[in-house]
Amino acid sequence: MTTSSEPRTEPRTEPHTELLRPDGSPVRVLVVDDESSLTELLSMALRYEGWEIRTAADGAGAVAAARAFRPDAVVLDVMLPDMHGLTVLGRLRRELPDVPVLFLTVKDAVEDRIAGLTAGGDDYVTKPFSLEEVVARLRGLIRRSGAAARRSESVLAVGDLTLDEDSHEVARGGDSIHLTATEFELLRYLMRNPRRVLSKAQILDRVWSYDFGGQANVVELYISYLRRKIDAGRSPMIHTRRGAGYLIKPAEAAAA
Amino acid sequence: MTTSSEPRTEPRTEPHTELLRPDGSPVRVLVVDDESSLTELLSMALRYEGWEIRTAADGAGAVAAARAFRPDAVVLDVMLPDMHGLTVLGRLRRELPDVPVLFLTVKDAVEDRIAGLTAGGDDYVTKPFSLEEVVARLRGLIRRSGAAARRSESVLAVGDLTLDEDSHEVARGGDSIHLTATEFELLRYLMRNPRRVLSKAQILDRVWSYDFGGQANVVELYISYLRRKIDAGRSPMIHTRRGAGYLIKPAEAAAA
DNA sequence: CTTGTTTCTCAGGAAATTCACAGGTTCGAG
DNA sequence: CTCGAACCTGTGAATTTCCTGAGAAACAAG
Repeated sequence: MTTSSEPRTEPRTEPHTELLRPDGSPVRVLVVDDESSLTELLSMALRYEGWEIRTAADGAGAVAAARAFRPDAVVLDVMLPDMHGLTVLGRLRRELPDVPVLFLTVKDAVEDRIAGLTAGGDDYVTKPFSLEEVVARLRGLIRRSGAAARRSESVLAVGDLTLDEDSHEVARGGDSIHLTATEFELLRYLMRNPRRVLSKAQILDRVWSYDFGGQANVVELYISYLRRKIDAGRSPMIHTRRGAGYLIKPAEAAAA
Repeated sequence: MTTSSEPRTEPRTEPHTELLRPDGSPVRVLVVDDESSLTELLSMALRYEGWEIRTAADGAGAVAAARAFRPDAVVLDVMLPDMHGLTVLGRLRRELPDVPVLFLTVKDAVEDRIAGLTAGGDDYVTKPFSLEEVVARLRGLIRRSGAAARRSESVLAVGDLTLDEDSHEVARGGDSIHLTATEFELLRYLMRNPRRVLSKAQILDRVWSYDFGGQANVVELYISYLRRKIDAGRSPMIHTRRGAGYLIKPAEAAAA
C-alpha cells in the first residue's frame, strides 16, 4: 500500500481551469451549424467548460446572433444552407472585427482555402471531430485573442509530467516524449482532470470523435500505449480504478 | 422489490449532508421512466436524500414537467414509450439549457448508441443499478452543475478516515487504502450515515443492485473485508449492533 | 506505388473481484 | 451454564475486468 502521508487537502480546481473575460463574466461562444445534433453536442460540451453559449443554424441567424450576443469566439460550420462559410465570415467580421473563428469543415473539402484563412488567427477542425479537440482549439483561440482576463498558460503539468498545448510537446522529468495525436489528446484529457477518475465512457465521449462506433477497449489500448511511454520504468502516474475508470496523479515518492 | 426480508422501520433521523440550492430550498429532481416500480423506488430513495421529486412516465410528460417543475437535475431512462431518450434530451435542453441529466440505460443492448452522453457533464448508470450509485452520481452532477453552492467538497470524513468521491481514494490516518468497487460503495454508504445503525437489509437495498438475488450474508462478508482494511490493528470504527445492523463512527481514543 | 506510421480489431491470458458455502465463534436469553 | 441465533471469515470457484501482442486497415509522405 503506497503510504502517502498527507490527507491531501490541496485546492481542488474545477474540472478545468476557467477562462474568464476581463470583467469576470463567462466567455461567450456562438455555435453555428445546421445539424442540430451537432450544435446540441457542442453546446453541452462548451457549457460544461463554463462558457455561455448561443447557437444559430444558418448564416443569417449567425450574423444576427453575433450582433446581439457579441461572442468572444465563434464556431462556424463552413457549409451552411443559406450561404457559404466564407461569406458568413465576412459579415461576422463587419460586426465583430476581432472575434476569432473556429471553422468546422469536412475532411477533404476546400481545405486550402480554409487554411489560408487561419492565417488571421482563426483555426479549424475537420469533421468528425473530438470534443477535446474543439475545446482545446477554442481555448487556444480565446487565449490568444486577448479576450480572456488572465493570459492563461498553455502548459499543463502534473507532477514532473508536462504537456504544452501549443507546441504539443510532452516531457517527463526532462525527457521529451513523442506521442501520436490520439495519445496526446488522451493524455491532455487526463491531465486536465488530475486526481479524478474518468470512466472509459467519458474518455470515449471526449477524446474519440463523435461518430466513433468501435470497441470500447481502444481506451484500454491507448492507456496501455501511454503507460509504456509515460510511466516506463518510473513510478506510475496513470492508475486503474477497476470498475470505475482511470486517473492520473503525481507519482508517489518511490518507495525506498 | 428486492430480496430483503424485514420491513423497513428504521429510525428516520435526518438524512445526509444536504445539498441545497443557493436560496436554501431543497434540490429538485425530475425522474422519468415508464416502469412505475422503478420511478417508485427512485423517488423513495431520492426523497430520502431530502430532495424534492417529481416523476414522469414518458417524454411528453417529461417536457411538461420540466417546464412546470424546473428541476435542478433529471434522471432519464433512455428507452421511453413515446420517444427516444435523446429526443427528450433535446426538448429538455430547450426548456432547461443547463440542467444535468443522469441517463438510465440497459447494459448490453444500446451501449454504443449512447455515445456522447457523458460529454457535456451528463452521466449515466446501467440497469440494474444500485441506489447508492444513482444517488452518488446525481450528487456529483448537481455538485458540479452549480445548482448547489459551487465548489462543494468531494471528500467524506469520519474521524481520521477519509473517502474522496472524485479520485476514489480512501485513507485512514495518512495510510492510503485500496478498496474494490463494492467495498468502496459500502464504505461510502456507511460514511454518509455516520453514527447511525444501518440494517443489513438497508445496506443490501442500497449498495447492491435492485435485482440482486444472492445470499444476504454478502453484507457480513463485505463488512469483514472492510474491517480488515479499515480497522486493521487500529481501534475499530465499524461496529456491529447485534440484531440491528452496523454503524461507523470515529474511533474512541484507543484504550491503552 | 512503396514505405513508415498510426489507428483499431481481435483474442488469449492474467489478475482482480464477487460470491456461495460452510465451519467456527460470539452473544445473550433463559 | 446451555443453546440457538447471529455473526464472522477461510476457501475456492465462477465471473468480470483489464492488459497486451499480433496483425489488418487506413493514412500520409515520398
